[in-house]
Amino acid sequence: MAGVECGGGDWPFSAEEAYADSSALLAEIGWAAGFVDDGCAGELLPPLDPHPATPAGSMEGAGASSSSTDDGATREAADADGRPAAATEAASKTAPAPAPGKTMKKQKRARQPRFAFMTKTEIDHLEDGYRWRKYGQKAVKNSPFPRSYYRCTNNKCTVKKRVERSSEDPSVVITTYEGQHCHHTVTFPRGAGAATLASQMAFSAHHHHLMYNDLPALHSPTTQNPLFSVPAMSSSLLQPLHCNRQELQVASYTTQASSISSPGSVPAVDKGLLDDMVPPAMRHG
DNA sequence: CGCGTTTGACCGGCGC
DNA sequence: GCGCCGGTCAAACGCG
Repeated sequence: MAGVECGGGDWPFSAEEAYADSSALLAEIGWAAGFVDDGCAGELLPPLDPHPATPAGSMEGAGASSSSTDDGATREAADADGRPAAATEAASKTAPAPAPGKTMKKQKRARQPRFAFMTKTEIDHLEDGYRWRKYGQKAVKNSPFPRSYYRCTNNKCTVKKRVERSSEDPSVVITTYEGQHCHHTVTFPRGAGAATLASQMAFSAHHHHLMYNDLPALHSPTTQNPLFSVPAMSSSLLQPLHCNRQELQVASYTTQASSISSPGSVPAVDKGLLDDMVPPAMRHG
């Protein structure tokens, strides 16, 4: 039961309102998300093709989760059943039943809220203040880069994320969070630098969030390619977007591994990126 | 020894 | 009905 609650049970809209598939989700990212340079190159990157018609486009590859989104949610039914995924896995391990995971009973579950970030970074797996355990990696069609699947290591938390590189621009990492953390961030065991990056992301997200909420252009899919010509500001400029359908908040930001500053350069953020992106009303705890 | 990653197999949805 | 494909599982492995 805890899984349901902490997994997004408080999400203010139903699964029906969620994106039917993530190709639409990513398509939305495509038309909505632009890039801002990192202030170093002084180059404004073009937004991705809004139309998934691009055969080998990153949107296609990135959005290829499409039909399986439901599937994924379905497979997580066990989590929603009251056990977090990690617990489920642990349980299945302790119980040497023949093919424990293979006989999982199917159960529909409401889709978790998702947040996608497009990151121009050399780092594949961005630290966001939470600890993640990789549970899978898959080659994605039309993309030379594999997609990695991570799950929050907190056994009460069902949050997952997918990380993949854009096939169009290998320097762009698409990170998709699914679910909401029901706990605070852990300490950063993997280095303060990465943690600082996460802090910067969260900090920037928090600031730009409000700013972009008021941009009508962002809310109109008919708007011609709303490239967010925000002047280069910092190495961690973030562009969260509010899509009309709310289920998705998309942000793209630019950073560089080498630009990670020392701890303390950014106001302390004791919550992770996701927490920062989630409106307080949507938060659970 | 504990924890995280790798990797091949499996499952189920969806399109044709 | 079949094949494709994304998502997940879980054993094996690696690392600190």
